[in-house]
Amino acid sequence: MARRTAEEAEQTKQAIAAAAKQLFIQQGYQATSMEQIRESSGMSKGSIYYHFKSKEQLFMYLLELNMVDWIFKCTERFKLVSTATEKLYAIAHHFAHDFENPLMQASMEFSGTKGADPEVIEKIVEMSKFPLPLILDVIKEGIQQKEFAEDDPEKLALLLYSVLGGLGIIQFDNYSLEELEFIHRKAIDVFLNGIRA
Amino acid sequence: MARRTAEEAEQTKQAIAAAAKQLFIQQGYQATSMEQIRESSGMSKGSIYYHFKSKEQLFMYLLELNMVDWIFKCTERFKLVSTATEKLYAIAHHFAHDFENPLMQASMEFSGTKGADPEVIEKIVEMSKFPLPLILDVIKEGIQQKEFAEDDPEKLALLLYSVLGGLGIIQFDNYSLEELEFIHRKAIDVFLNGIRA
DNA sequence: CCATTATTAGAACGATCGGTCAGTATAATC
DNA sequence: GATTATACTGACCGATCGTTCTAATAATGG
Repeated sequence: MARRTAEEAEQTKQAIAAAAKQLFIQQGYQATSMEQIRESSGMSKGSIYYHFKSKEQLFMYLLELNMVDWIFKCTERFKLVSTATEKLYAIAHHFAHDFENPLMQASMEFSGTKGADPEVIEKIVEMSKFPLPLILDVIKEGIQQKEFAEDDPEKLALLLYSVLGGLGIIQFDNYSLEELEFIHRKAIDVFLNGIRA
Repeated sequence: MARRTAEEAEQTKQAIAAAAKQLFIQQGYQATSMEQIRESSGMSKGSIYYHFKSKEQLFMYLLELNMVDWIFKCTERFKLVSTATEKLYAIAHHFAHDFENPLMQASMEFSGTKGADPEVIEKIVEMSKFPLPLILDVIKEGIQQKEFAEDDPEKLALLLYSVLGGLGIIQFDNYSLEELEFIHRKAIDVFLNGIRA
């Protein structure tokens, strides 16, 4: 079997991408082999390399997809609320719920890969910070609206990003989703309390 | 050349450990090869495997050493201050300054390693949380001394641990040590402000 | 001073890695 | 219906992985 329709080919590509994504999230970048992706996706080695020119590029593809999806969902949520405070809770909720986000972990690990294209590394490092501008905007808005006390928005944004990122990275094997979400809300509670006007 | 004195042998072991530590921190666990450790330490493959029975065990050895050192330094600092608030600043300072701590990153990545001994994985996951009890104690003390508002100490400890861990993990390529320390202090400021009695 | 043992060196191992390639089959094009 | 471009297969590649093994040598105990 070969030469599917363009539509079917796209399905193949997405099957590979989906399998790869799951494995990268579960095991990290380096621990995931192309052989595993082949097995999990049910496609052949050749097919993978037909759609993606390298493991690096496959990973990049996933990161980009993940990023635009994340930002889209977040801005959608923003439309439902009005205050900066509510927006921060929305972001936290997003961090807690988004299973897809753990790609962040994999992308931090990626930097260490030997022989990796420096250009790709820099691009990935840059991309892993994508939620920062969003957070920054909300904090600026909060300060302007007098919801939050006057302070350096850049530093506060970095702080909140670290909290949420840290919460996502720390191993929570024995926590339920509810507890997890609770902790994320708690994080915002404390943070808000700390910067309130 | 072979058969050094016991003292010289220990030096060899420590040279290997030191080289490995640096590489694990810089590149992560999987990206660091035994060949690199051999080259960097200047010792031979045989020598490495004489002192450490596997890459896993070498990594474990470093983690344990790092942990006791961290705790020791921290409790030493605690003796110089009195309030829980001051202790939190001390912990933050420790997180910011301790270059050695980035082993945490490597230990989180380790979990994904294929074929890794599950027993070792669990042990490492457990070990990576070592600062938690310390933080928990301080927070309990702070609540008891009425420095902090009444709250669930477990959750607050997890929160602070995530903040500091997150700050340590996020890529700060373009930040100086001073800025880094500043941000860590700022984190405690906001956190303290958020939980103050 | 001899036998033993601790410590090193480095060649070699099988396994697995990411990646390539010649070949095939079919949809699309004309 | 012949031709061409596309989608895919699976065997295969050299490199590198963690690890093992044998041999050499120097310190140690008798």
